[in-house]
Amino acid sequence: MENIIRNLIIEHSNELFGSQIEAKQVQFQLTRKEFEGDLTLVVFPFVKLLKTSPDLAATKIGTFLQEHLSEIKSFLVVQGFLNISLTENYWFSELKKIAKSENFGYQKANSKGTIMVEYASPNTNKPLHLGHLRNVFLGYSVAEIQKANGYKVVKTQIINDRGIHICKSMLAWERFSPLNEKGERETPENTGLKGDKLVGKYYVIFDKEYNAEAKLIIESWENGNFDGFSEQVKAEFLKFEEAKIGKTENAIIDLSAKIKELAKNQTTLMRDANEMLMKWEARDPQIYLLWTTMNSWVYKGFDVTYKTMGVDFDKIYYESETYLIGKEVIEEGLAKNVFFKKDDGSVWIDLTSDGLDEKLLLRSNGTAVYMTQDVGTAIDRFKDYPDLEGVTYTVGNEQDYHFKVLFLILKKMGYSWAESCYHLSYGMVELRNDQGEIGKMKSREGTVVDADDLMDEVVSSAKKMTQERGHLEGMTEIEKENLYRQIGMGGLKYYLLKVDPRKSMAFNPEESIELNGNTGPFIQYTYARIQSLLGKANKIEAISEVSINADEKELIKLMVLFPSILQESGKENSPALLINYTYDLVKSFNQFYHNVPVNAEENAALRNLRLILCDNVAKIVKNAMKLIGIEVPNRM
RNA sequence: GGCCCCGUAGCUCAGCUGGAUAGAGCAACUGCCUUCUAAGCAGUAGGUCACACGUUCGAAUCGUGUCGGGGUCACCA
Repeated sequence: MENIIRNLIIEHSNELFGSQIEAKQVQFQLTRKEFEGDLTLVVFPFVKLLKTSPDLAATKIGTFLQEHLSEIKSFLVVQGFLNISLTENYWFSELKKIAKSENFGYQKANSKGTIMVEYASPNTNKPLHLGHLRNVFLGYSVAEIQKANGYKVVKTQIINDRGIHICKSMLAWERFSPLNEKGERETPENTGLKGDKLVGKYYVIFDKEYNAEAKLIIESWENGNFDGFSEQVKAEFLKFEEAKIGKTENAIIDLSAKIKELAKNQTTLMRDANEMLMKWEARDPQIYLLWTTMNSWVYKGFDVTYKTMGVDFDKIYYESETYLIGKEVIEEGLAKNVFFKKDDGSVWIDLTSDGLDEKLLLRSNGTAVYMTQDVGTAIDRFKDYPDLEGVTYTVGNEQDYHFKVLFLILKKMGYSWAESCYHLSYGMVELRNDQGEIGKMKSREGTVVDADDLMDEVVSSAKKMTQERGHLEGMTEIEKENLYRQIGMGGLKYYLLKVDPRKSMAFNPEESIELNGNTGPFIQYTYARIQSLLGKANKIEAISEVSINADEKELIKLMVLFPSILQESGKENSPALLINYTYDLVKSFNQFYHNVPVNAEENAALRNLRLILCDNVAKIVKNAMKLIGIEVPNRM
């Protein structure tokens, strides 16, 4: 409707204003609830052209529009705002359009090009935690939203399965795992532990053991004992110690950290881990077998978690397979002089002319760094999917700089598709402690919220609360368990996705399981109420003309907005827009539900219209929540 | 320190391509279940939109500066 009016005004702008106007000068907003009207035209931009008062200008435009458009019932001018009321026929025709389409607001599937959405991409040494939940739910939802907007979407993740950190857990497992009575080391099978948890456990053990070893080394250095260490190490240590003299407390802490770093690199554990990495790169069969085995444990564990999360992937990339591509490309770039080599053999790119720094691409020993593999992975992806129109990387905002550099490198390498790469940069999840203070999650301080544990908790909390107040008569145990899961997971997803993804957010455990107010269960509850209502109703007939009240019109108005909200949330990569919209719709529905009878309405035509409203609100709620990854139950 | 992001009610967040009296939820207080699920609805109270200046008919929204918070500046990933 806005467009029809806008075009009409532009078409007749000479006649109305005596000059040609642009589309953006014609601004609309929904009429605020306290005024009568449906649509509001802001007339201030035209006041100057007409050289008259805002009210007179508005009246002139209003009169003109009413003469030309039959959909306009009336208009009112308030303080320079032209409030337009549309006819009931117009609203009925809109409702009919909504009712006709099963997936109202969705674009035709695969009508647009292919895009790739990367999310999750965990480190194989650490079980998934709260931060991953935001990442995974966000990435999944964005992928689903893009699908609904007509794109063909490839959901992907890159698995960080290579490098020194992997060797750390492998080494710790070989060295520190106790043997059982059969002489076997710990496995997921003989311990019952989830594979990712078991491997994560050994990563922590490595960290502990090698910190302990480093501490002993520092002690012996401090006592002047450098037996077994090179002159170079000794010199470095003494240099740091000397630098401490007369420095501020902070500088001393800094220097101590450097000493610790030096000592860590001298530990036998670190040396052995490095040796293992070399063997891995040389495809040593024994190491490779161990690597494959332990990785398979991790993947099995992650799969369980992803299943609980309700997410999936179409294609998985492994750094162990793409880092070599990256290395080749770096060589290529070196030949093309995009990169340069320093005396020690390390390869860099100079981005100072772009306002950035120099960035390392290959270590002096020729091994790949993070950036190397990301370059390789990107290229691999566009090779696998030649018609790819874009890649969205769902990665936390602490890596903003990394992606800026990555895309710039790809561009400088001459890949035209570099422009279509997009970093969906989301904010941190901060944790609330008992005092209400906000803190960061740190694995070393034990403040990490494990993803599996958290999901278990929200589901069991949903179970408890649903048993207290739910309507569960006649449901089987399986149905009940499924309901608890839907409510618990729905609440968690809603809680993590309702805020703008770009902003950092506070995680409050109590709020995340809340059932009242702006929560997932509130949406689900409303949906269940509608289903209950529809279940008791007669068959729905075609719409016949009746007079509608403000509550009913409000619902149609909100439903009409859904397609543009869906597009916007796709454009912005923001599930939050969809959630906030659904909340508004549901809130309005509950007012409607409270204010007017549906099945008890005696006028058959009106009852039928209200049923149509209920049915379509439910349809939109269900379709919107599906894109968030939230299921809506028929009963709760 | 350089660069990036953020600052709206006690708390968590909407609103930001400039538009009417800045909105929700939670927490507090009040009402409403002999009509369709009270996980609901209605109401009271709560604001110098961090601060200052500027642009404009009009600024929470745009610009500049200040203050406060976070991130990042690794031969880690």
